[in-house]
Amino acid sequence: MDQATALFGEAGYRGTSLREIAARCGLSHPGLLHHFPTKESLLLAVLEHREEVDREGLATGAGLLSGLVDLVGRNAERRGIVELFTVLSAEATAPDHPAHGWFADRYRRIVAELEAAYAEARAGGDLHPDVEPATAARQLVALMDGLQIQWLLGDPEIDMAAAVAAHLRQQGHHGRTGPEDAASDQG
Amino acid sequence: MDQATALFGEAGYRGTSLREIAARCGLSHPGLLHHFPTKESLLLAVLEHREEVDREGLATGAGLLSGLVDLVGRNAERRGIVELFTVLSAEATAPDHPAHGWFADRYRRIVAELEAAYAEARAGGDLHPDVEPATAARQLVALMDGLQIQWLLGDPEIDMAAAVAAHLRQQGHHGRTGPEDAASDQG
DNA sequence: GTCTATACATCGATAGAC
DNA sequence: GTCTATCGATGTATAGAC
Repeated sequence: MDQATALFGEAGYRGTSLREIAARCGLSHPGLLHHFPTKESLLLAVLEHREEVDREGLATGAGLLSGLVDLVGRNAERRGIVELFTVLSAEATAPDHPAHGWFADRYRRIVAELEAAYAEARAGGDLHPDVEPATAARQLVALMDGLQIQWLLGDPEIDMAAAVAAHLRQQGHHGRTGPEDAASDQG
Repeated sequence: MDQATALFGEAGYRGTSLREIAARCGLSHPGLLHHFPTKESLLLAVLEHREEVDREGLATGAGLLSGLVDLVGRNAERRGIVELFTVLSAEATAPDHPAHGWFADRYRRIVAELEAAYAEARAGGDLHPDVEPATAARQLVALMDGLQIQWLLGDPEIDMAAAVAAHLRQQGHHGRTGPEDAASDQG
């Protein structure tokens, strides 16, 4: 699955062959198909596994916003993972793609979680009052996705985490739980 | 080239065959290869053509920022074009992709133009002073790209233009040339 | 300028031996 | 559980007739 992750990220699902994945694992492609009956099942297994790993240790609620900055920072040292999700989410845009439903569900869930996080932050006074949680959630997801394209495409030195942090700061989010206990959190 | 545009957008470069493009044009695939000697040449011709069409009529300087909101709004009615650039820019992330250099150059140029536009807006007082033009340029490009993924993937009803406009507003950009003549522009 | 025919590689998946 | 061998489909590209 590690090899499949790397290859799906480099060449996409359609551009990767079972033979090449199998070769990197030191077996033949029927050998690979013994463990994953179809290419599609391998793809979904890879996606599920990566999603599970990425989500563990990620904060919920208002802390999710700051937690994402850390996640973006970690991703900047794992090009393969960024490639996987960037290339496949675009490829899965086609309605008949094997992972279309999976990505559609994933985005719905992430946007909903972020909307809740923004709403919680705003209620705690840690957000400009005129920032709409629903809009901000979509904007934040979009910003992260788009930065990954630029990062992968030409300029690995751009600081994705800093750009996301700057965006949150501009929305009036400072990572505190609220103005009333800012002193203790900053200390 | 219209058919190639649609198919490259739906299935990507690797997922599209010359036979299918040719079939939609009512000719055989050698007939198509008579006009474009290789598949790669067809891809680059499609990209150049679309880029040329998209850029005509687009403002320069500080007006570019507001002009992009209109462009995003127009794109919301041309799914094929959005698919083309979203799918191919992610696919071209791979360093050995035929369009990798083309997209890398395109992003460099767009980010540079936007940085100049932001700098001009800030100099005219139409931007929060603490918005860095270089960072803001990358953020704006990323936001537009990311919104397209969400729009394509599951929710064609999200208003990309409104989200971009909200982002610019939050940066303190109001589409005027400067505070001194706001009254005349708003009238 | 467009066709038929074809060369040659590679794809996902299956059959069956071990 | 892994292999060799193979199927049928499809890929880009070329040759040569018209």
